Amino acid sequence: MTNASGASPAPRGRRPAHGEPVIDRAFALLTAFTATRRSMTLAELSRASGTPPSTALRLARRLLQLGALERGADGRYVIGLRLWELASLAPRGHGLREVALPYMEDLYEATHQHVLLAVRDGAEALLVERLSARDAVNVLYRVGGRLPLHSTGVGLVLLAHAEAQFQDRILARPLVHEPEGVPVSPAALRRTLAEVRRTGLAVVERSEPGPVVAVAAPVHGGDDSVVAALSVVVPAGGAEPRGLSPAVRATARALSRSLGSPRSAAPPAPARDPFPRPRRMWPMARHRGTFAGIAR
Amino acid sequence: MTNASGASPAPRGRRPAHGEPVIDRAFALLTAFTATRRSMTLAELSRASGTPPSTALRLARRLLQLGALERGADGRYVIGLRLWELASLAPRGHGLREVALPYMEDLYEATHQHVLLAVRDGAEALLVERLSARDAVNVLYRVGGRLPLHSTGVGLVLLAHAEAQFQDRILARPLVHEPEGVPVSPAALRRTLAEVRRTGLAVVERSEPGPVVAVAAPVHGGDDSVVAALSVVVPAGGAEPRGLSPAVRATARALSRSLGSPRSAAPPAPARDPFPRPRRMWPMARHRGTFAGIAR
DNA sequence: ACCGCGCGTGCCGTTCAATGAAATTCCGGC
DNA sequence: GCCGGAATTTCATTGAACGGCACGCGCGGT
Repeated sequence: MTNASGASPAPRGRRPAHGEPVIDRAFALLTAFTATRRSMTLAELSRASGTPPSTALRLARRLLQLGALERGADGRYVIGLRLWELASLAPRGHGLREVALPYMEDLYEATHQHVLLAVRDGAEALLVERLSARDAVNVLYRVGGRLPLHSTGVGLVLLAHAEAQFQDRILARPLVHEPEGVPVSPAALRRTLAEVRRTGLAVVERSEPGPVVAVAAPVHGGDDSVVAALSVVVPAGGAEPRGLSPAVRATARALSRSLGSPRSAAPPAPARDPFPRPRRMWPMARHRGTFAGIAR
Repeated sequence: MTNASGASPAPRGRRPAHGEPVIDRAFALLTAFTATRRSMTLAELSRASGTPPSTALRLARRLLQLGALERGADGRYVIGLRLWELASLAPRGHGLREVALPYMEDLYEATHQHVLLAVRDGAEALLVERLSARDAVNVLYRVGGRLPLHSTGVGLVLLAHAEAQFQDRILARPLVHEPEGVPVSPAALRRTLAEVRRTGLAVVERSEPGPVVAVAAPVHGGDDSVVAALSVVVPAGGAEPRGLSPAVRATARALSRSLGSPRSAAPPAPARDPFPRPRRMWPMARHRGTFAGIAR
């Protein structure tokens, strides 16, 4: 025994592989990156992901090799191009955007302000695409970022058409209008959601960083469920208050048709379906579907 | 011994964990998806990734839990939205696009055909963004897809400004013009690359799916290296042959400036740098940098 | 000059998470 | 009712993953 102090000699590799599976660890490294933290040193990465430096290095190296991470010119780690390439195959992300972009551009021509496209993921909306004029009013949200369901146009549309059970879970929370901080009454929100369903539109005004009005409409997918929300955002008080409604509604419907929605049975344009063909119906058994959990 | 036949009793778990690390396996599952194969059943996933069904299931489940994979309405596996969200933080992917989009739109206004933005990854170019008129001529490439370096406008620009060693490796290969199948002589390509460097532009005509002309220019980054290529694609024989050159060049330069390029020392616009600030120079020791290998 | 700190990295003994063949269940078609 | 393929569970085995420790380096303070 070389160790002088009689206590435990502290053997080399102590606590090996005791907990989380490797993939979770690797993912923890990746998710340590955020919009405000797009590059990190190894030490930052280690701390932010709760991984010991030694392990973080090993994982980071492997991710580097796979192209999931890259190193900037300054040596800091960043999300890799290869991961972006891969992710561009996500049907609900880039896939949806691909189909929607021409329609969004049509809408953009009309308003020359903002056009948004969002899908629901967990208890939030995820901004899939945004077209914005350079001189447009401020928007709070970036593509790839998350929006609250209860205080945005697209969010309300997505929430209004979600399963009742999910809505209840959201309504059970204490909700606050996002930028302003005004509390939302569940009853009022319920009424709003009913109105959104009835009219097929959500109209939201916000004042905080600047007075704007958003008009949003649901986008239906192949099985007629609501898969996304389309919205324009214009400065409040402009000449066109909600004269935009027909345009937004029409564009959302056109996009829905192009996604294979059985609604609006018109026999029109070619409308080749852009998504992989369904083959047989899925049991939906004990596997939690994409939309099932609230957990982010 | 309950086993009647005297031979080896074929114990349960035979060949355990003998080879590839887990992360590589998981990544193999993800990279099994392609543009023409955006959704797969478990069996397909297993076959395409070379992973035994049992293992594929275990990994797929974990990836599902993490949101890297999702299941479509038909139960087939697809790339998940969460992965897309993560990947939207890739500086060379979506990050670059974010900065470039307004400039691309300016260029789009002028031509109303196609505007492309690509970066180099390994021995190919990766299309980061594409703006296209609905009635524009055919383009072969989709956003998130790869283009050959030696027979596209953006590719030539990226190749021309790559390290000499890398160029040599590319030139050593037998090269063929992409859609047409015409072989490229290394000498001619070298001459072309020199011309691209001299003029700061690449002009490429192709006839195959339709006669078009591409005019591409380099985009410089913070350290003045070429980080991307910007290009317009218009039908050949149109009124504007290469009258587009000044516009493309000017737009590329404006974008470069906005990326912090020290070139064109104008003291102009605010030009807040959109990328994380470098802190100290990086040794570049034995770690292969992002651009080092040709391997994809 | 000296010291201390933190970061990136290599080392290595320990051990549990990962593994995949086989068995089982589930479905759809015939 | 029976067959074939897919999805899923089981389980004995073991090497891939783990993380504490130590080293070297660059930087800032004194």
